[in-house]
Amino acid sequence: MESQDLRNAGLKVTAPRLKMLELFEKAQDRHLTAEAIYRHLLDAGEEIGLATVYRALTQFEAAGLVTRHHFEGGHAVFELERGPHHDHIVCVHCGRVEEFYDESIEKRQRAIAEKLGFNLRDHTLTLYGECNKPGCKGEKNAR
Amino acid sequence: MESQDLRNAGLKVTAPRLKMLELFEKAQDRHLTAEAIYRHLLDAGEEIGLATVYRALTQFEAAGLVTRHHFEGGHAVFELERGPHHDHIVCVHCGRVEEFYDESIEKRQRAIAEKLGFNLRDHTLTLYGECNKPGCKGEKNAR
DNA sequence: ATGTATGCAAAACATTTGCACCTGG
DNA sequence: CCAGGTGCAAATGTTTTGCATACAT
Repeated sequence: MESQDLRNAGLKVTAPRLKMLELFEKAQDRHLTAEAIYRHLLDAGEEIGLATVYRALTQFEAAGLVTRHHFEGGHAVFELERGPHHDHIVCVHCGRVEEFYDESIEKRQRAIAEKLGFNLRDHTLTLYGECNKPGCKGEKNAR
Repeated sequence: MESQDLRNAGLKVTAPRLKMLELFEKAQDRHLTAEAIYRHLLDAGEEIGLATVYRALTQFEAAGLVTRHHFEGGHAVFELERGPHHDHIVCVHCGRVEEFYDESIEKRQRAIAEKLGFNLRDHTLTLYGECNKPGCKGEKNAR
């Protein structure tokens, strides 16, 4: 139950927060912008403010419920923190996001950080490429 | 000579552009924000506008002279495109940036993209950690 | 009740753009 | 000379904040 996630994070269980978590659960695309969340909820007839979305996302992130990504494009993208760590590959044409995990890369990262005298805390690895999905080829999201 | 870089890029050789390139060359920190470049040049007595800095950076990037990074923090960071590709490790306390290159990681990335049906175009890998430099330990750049 | 959350509007940033004036080739 | 470049100010887009009201516990 999402209410429990919120309580565990020391946050009050409110309608906007629950709606946001539900949206993350059922959305086809696991990677959402604040604006997208706001619109989806408005369209679904919910009464919510954009500021609330941002505030909740920041709190969710602090609580580890959600991860904030800075892909290209000037806006942050949020993703529900379900399951184990993974990195991303983003289609430069249609914006589609796939996830992957590669233990050998993770291992090398740890070795590199150690060699350079850093105590590794986190990392971001994002690949950018052209996906081969039908209907993609640079139609949507034309930069 | 930097003038030649500009001419090769089809850009006119102007004072602001030369000053910016010079700054990149001599700056101790190879990774600069637009704002930082603007301030440095102003402090050095140059007459320059922030808009010009942004315009030039965008052109430099298009010409491959410079790379734009999106580290954490809401602002872009620019780096002179000298030498071969590399990735970054950033100190979460003092913001210090180190560069590294790891062929086995590069190799794995290519394999992953191929497996997922993407034509790899680019990637970003940034590690975040605590560096062991004297005088760091979270004094400056406290978030 | 009471400390948190919320919505709205205004503010704060980073970045871009319109425009009249300059300038390199 | 004149297309391209520049500075300034205003516009943009995203995210944050102030404040009075509403709600969870």
